[in-house]
Amino acid sequence: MTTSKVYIETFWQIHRMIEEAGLQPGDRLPSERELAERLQVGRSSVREALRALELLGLIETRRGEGTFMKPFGEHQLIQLLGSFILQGNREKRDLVETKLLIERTCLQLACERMTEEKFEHIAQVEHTYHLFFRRIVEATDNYLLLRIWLVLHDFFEHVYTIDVPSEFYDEMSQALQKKCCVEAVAVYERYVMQNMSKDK
Amino acid sequence: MTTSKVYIETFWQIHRMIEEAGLQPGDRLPSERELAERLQVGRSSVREALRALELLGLIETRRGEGTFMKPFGEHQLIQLLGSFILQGNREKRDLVETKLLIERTCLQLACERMTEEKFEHIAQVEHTYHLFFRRIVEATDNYLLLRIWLVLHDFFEHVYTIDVPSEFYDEMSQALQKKCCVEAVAVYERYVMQNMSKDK
DNA sequence: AGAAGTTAAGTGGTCAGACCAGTTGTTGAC
DNA sequence: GTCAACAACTGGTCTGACCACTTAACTTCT
Repeated sequence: MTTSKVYIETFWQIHRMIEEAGLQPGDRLPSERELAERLQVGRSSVREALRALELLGLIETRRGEGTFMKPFGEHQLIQLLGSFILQGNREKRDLVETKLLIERTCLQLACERMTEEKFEHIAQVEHTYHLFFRRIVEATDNYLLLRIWLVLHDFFEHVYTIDVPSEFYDEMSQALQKKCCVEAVAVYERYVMQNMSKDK
Repeated sequence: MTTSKVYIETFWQIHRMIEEAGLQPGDRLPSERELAERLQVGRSSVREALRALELLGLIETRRGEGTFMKPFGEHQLIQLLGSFILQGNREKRDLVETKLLIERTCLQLACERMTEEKFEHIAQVEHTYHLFFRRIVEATDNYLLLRIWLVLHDFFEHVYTIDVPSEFYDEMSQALQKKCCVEAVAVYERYVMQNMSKDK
């Protein structure tokens, strides 16, 4: 009756096992062979289940050492999805546009939530676009947005190089310190968005 | 030197194969045995790679029949991820916020690019949030944004139910027809954003 | 005793071969 | 022409073997 596939079943059993044992990031799972014996299935089925857990970013396997719980939030998902998405020129155009839109949104949000402490954090950082904007996105205090931005930026860097004048960092810092969202967005639009659209 | 794992390598090779052959939803992939021989790897490695593709929602396997391309957008992954990732409230909060921000951004963009034809497309559609907003996001003519939105929305639906009054659709349609971005955003903020933030 | 090198056991990674359980298309009897 | 039986595929699973790598225990030498 239950034509449920073994590796699916195994997937859930391992998942339950993790929960019940209360495994924390860094903890080690039983070896593949032990899991196979304990769950009364073949090792290949265990492996297919583990692949799924790995893809979900729940576990990490280290050859010769074992299988370990991974820290929360490092989802393979978005990375993988991303690599499927980007293929043709059409996609590159979309990538640029999406990145600009999301950065502007993050900037606005970050500006609203900017605290003195966070501002210091940004002001001190080396003036590279990646580091600078990362701090900004982090200031949104939204981890999911950060993940999405990281992926977009990562892909972006493989296609284009970003080059903004040092005035950008200065003026942006000023706007952020004043917590003036409108000005921050204006600076962004002037130095980044216009820059990108003319570079194509 | 390249200790790259075979099943990872195989994963990408199959992915490339799919692209180059231009396989469409419904099309059949070579059998596992044939893939193994053609790529010169063991069948188990092929299977682990296929598991990953399956989890990503790209393919579907039918016992006795074969492996087939799956229609776009049916991510197995999402449902699984939902049960894992969206456990903490922090993650849910981020999800809601991100979805709202991206929808607002899409709405603005779509409004700018709205054509009469596209508007008809939207106006005709059944008044469910998913279908209605999907058309809006499609009107941005940015496939990457659409992908991101689909993922977010899928997640979201597993956690919350969206319920907006029918006035929302009417007023939004009006704003879109007038191509008035400001009004469209205002309608969105009134009916959706405020709604979500009070629901917690 | 302490340090350095060696060995053995354990782990994930991979492969080959076997068998099961379904599907499909062919064949052949009626 | 129909329909049942069969053969040839497909994915699903298990087993056992080997490789590459890590760790820890065990020598051995100084």
